[in-house]
Amino acid sequence: MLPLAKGTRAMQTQREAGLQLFLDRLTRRSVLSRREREAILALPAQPWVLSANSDFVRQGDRVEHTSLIVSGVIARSEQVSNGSRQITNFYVRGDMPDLHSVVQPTASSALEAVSGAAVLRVPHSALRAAAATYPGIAEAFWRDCVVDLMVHAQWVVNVGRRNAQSRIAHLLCEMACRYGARVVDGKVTYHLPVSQAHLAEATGLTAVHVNRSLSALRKSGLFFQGRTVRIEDWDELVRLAGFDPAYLQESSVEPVRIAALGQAA
Amino acid sequence: MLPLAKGTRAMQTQREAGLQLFLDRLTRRSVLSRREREAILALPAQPWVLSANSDFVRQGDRVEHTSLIVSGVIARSEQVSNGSRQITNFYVRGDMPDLHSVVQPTASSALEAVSGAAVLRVPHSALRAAAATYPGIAEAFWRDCVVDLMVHAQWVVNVGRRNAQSRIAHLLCEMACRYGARVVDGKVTYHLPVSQAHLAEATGLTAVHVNRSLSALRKSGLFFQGRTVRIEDWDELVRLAGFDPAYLQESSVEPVRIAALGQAA
DNA sequence: CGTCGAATTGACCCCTGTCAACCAGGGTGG
DNA sequence: CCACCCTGGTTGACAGGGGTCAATTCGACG
Repeated sequence: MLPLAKGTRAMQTQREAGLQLFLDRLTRRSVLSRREREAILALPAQPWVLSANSDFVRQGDRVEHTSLIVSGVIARSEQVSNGSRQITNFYVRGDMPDLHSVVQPTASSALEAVSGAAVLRVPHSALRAAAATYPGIAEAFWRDCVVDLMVHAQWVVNVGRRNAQSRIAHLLCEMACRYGARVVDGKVTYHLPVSQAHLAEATGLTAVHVNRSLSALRKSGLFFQGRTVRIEDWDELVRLAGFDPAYLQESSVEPVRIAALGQAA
Repeated sequence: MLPLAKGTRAMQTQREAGLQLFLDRLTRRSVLSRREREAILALPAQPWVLSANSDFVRQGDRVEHTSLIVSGVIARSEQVSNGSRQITNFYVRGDMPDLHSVVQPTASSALEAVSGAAVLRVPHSALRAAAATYPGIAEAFWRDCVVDLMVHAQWVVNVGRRNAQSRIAHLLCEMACRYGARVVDGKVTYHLPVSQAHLAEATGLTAVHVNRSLSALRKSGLFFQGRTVRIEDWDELVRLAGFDPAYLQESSVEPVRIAALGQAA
């Protein structure tokens, strides 16, 4: 967990690429004016490298920065009194796992880099200034948190009502969509740098049972080996998982915009 | 599910009381100026009565109103392909279960009145106008959705990692807090108009097992009979549930406000 | 080649689900 | 006033999905 050297050219391009990922994510669901888009890309952002399995936000911390993921996977997790942990959501490149802290700075869950990860730290002050100046940005942030909410709701359903195989299948379908993986000829492949133990923490199962379920799923054409997910028959897996991507809100049915467009400050 | 007659005095007082509940909820976590508070109380709101077990928002609906709960309990629920259902959250008086729809109108989960309920329907247009005029209101709405998110995260933990008794205990602790029930001499009592079957759908258990777990919990001083929750030993139940109310964000550690105060439009 | 984390496998059993019957209360209609 | 039903709560018997514990293998890396 260390900041990169400042002012290098590599750092500049990483910052630009990261902010562009974030902007892409926002504009996938929200309408932003040109000046608002520029304001997002102009956010200050400090590159930061997180080592695997490091908690970088702890439950109860009062944070002053958000973290924009450039690469790697970050998990929101919570400790339970009996010693076990539950992962509440995974976040991938372009996501800002703690965007909500802008408005509610006391972290109610921990954030952990499950793989090594590269993030950009963006100070709350800058995000707040952007939100205060451009109502459209505040709205986009709000909407982003709402999508996060809907994903969490689906996770409740997943751990609450599905059996082990379907849970894992559902999770891997969701991550495929969130990575923007493409279905080619009914097959999908993507990289998910997560251990089986993490999969277990995310699905409310034990690592042992995840292992067994994965080998059972292999018969249905789902492979998870070497941190790579390979799906031989996407439609079949979707059926098995009971997966309906609607909650990800990525199908753009004429996006809503509250804030007036045009004469932003 | 029917609107009340218009223009009666009873309707007026119900509207005022309901909006006041909503305002109370918002100001519990957000700072609002006098004009913003007035704007909330001036929202148009149509009283509506929901009969028990009626879905009034269906998955995939594109909604144009939000529902502010005046009395009763409303559940956010989702259907699973194998036929069972999972309740993702309960909402009580003062809550607006679908506030997020202001910014994301396609419902990704259904809303159901689990008891008979009285709500106020507030049109999106009015909420959007208020949010656009007063950035502080938009921010309060955003923050409200964030709290909803944190509650959902806790529910993932609950169904994912706790055993049956702890799950039920945790749920009943949470609802006690959200109802604002008071702990008197270590004891708490409140009314929760929910059947054991609903409890089961909310905890990822079956109705039969909820029944058995409830009778086991009786030995620990937790009683749920006739839709009334009676807790003989709050601290003991909190311990058993592993309950930490921090995620409800009700302890006001100097609330954050982004929008400038004072010269609102 | 040794080490450490992750994946894998086996044996065992307990928590929870399933199925089914039965009971209690309240509303409804005769 | 009682028969009827319907919903919700209660109980029993049984089974199965997933947890637990522990040992073994695999693979990356120094």
